[in-house]
Order: sequence, then structure tokens, then C-alpha cells
Amino acid sequence: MENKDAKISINEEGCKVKLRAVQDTLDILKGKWKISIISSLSFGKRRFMELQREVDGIGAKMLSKELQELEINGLISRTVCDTKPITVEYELSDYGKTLQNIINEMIDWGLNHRTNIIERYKAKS
Amino acid sequence: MENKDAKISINEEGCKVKLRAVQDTLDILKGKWKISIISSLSFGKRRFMELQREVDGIGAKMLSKELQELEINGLISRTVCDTKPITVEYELSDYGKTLQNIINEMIDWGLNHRTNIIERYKAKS
DNA sequence: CAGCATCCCTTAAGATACTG
DNA sequence: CAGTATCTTAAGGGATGCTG
Repeated sequence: MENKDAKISINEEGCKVKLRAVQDTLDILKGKWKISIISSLSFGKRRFMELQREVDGIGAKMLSKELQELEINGLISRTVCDTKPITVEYELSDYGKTLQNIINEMIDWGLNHRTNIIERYKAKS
Repeated sequence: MENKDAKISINEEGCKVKLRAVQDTLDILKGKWKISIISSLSFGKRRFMELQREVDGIGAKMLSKELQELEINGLISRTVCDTKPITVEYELSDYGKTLQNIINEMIDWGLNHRTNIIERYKAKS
């Protein structure tokens, strides 16, 4: 009996710790565009405009804001290039690259999901 | 030259497809609480109140709304139990369980991130 | 090009009270 | 217990125009 209770207690603690871990991750990744931006940068460095073109629907204001937050959290680096009209290059930091696993899983799930939706649609017709 | 251009073109297409995949996933998971709810359910079935207790800070209204959306997308199942005051049990569907990889990566990253923050703090003092 | 300032509107979401 | 209804507020986020 004591053993069983202890086990449950440990498991409950385990859940809490894991839920908190998810929450921690979510806090860093919150915002409508952050994960899309990181995904885009996971393919290589990008300039401001390139990001705006690649992240569908984002405006300059939001892009700017979310990039700042990502930089503050040490996930990306920002480099001002000394070109005629200045350009700025964004890049995933080493720490930012540790998010790659999450991104990859999201890519896989999304690809699979789209396939499923199409299959479901075909099955109906 | 033609080869090189073709390669670039293919890669660019690859990025777009992947970014769209991420977006597809994000569309399903959007909302302040959805990932937390799924995480909680990934540990087993939960009743409405249990979820509200486990997902820190969520109100009944939001919990109800996000559960409905998750159900519509086929990620969770809802079972009304015929008890004296009725109870309702929520559970990840088989399809919902395919999100487990994403959740796990988020747990890992969050655990690691917390450690890093603590290390960083220690280093300063 | 990069990005800030301003204005403005829509949506998210919290609080509270109520029902089967 | 498991929600729903209503109200209200805060925040998110778009459009435009401007600057180094």
C-alpha cells in the first residue's frame, strides 16, 4: 500500500515537472509567428525582407517584434551588414538550433496530416 | 548552370513545403492552451475538472472551447459517464497520440532550458 | 532595406453568474 | 460536475507613413 501510494505520488510529480517543461518551452515560443520564423531560419540565414516574404502573411511590425524577442532569448543572432542600403541578416544561434527537433517533428506531423486530410476527402467522394 | 538552378529551385520548393507543413501543424495547435491540454492528456484520461486543475491558470470557458476544437479535429475523444452528477472523460484519440513526438520534444527542450537558465544564473553569482 | 511610430480595430480571454 | 451565457478588458496585430 505504501509502495503504491509512493509510486502514484512520484508519477504525479513527474507529470507536473513535464507539464512545467512544456510550459517553459511554450513561453519561449509563444506568439503567432515565432515558430514559423524559426522554421524559416532553420533552412539558413535570412535577411529581414526575405523572412517577410517567406513567412506568409506577417507584417514588418510583427516580424520586427518577434525577432527582437527571439534575440533576447538567445535563439537567433542579428548581424548588420555594411552595404549601401543596410541589410540585416538573421540566423539561428547554436542554442536556437536546439529547437530543430521540435521543428522537425512539426514538419513531419504537418506533412502527414495533410496526407490524411486528402485521403479522408477522397474516401468521401 | 541549368543543373544548379534546378537544384536551387528544388530546395526552395522543399522549404516552402516544409514551412507549409509547420503552418498546418500550428493551425491545429493554435490557441493559448491547446498544447498544454494535449500534454496533460498524454499522461492518461482526464475529467474536465482534473484538466482544469492540471492546466495551470485555465478557466472553464477556455478549457471548454479548446476541448471542443480538439475534438472537432479528431485529436481527442469525449465520453460522458452516467454517474450521479455527470462526469465527462477526455482522452487522446489514436490520431491525437501521433502528437506525442512533438510533446516529447517540447518536454525535453523545456527541461534542458530550465537547466541552462539555472546554470547561467549560477555563473553570474 | 530595415524598422519605428501612430492609429485603429478585431480577437482572445478573464470574471462572474447561471443551468441540467 | 460540466459546462453555457454575457459582459468587459487587454492584448494582438494590421495599415500606413516616415526615417537613417
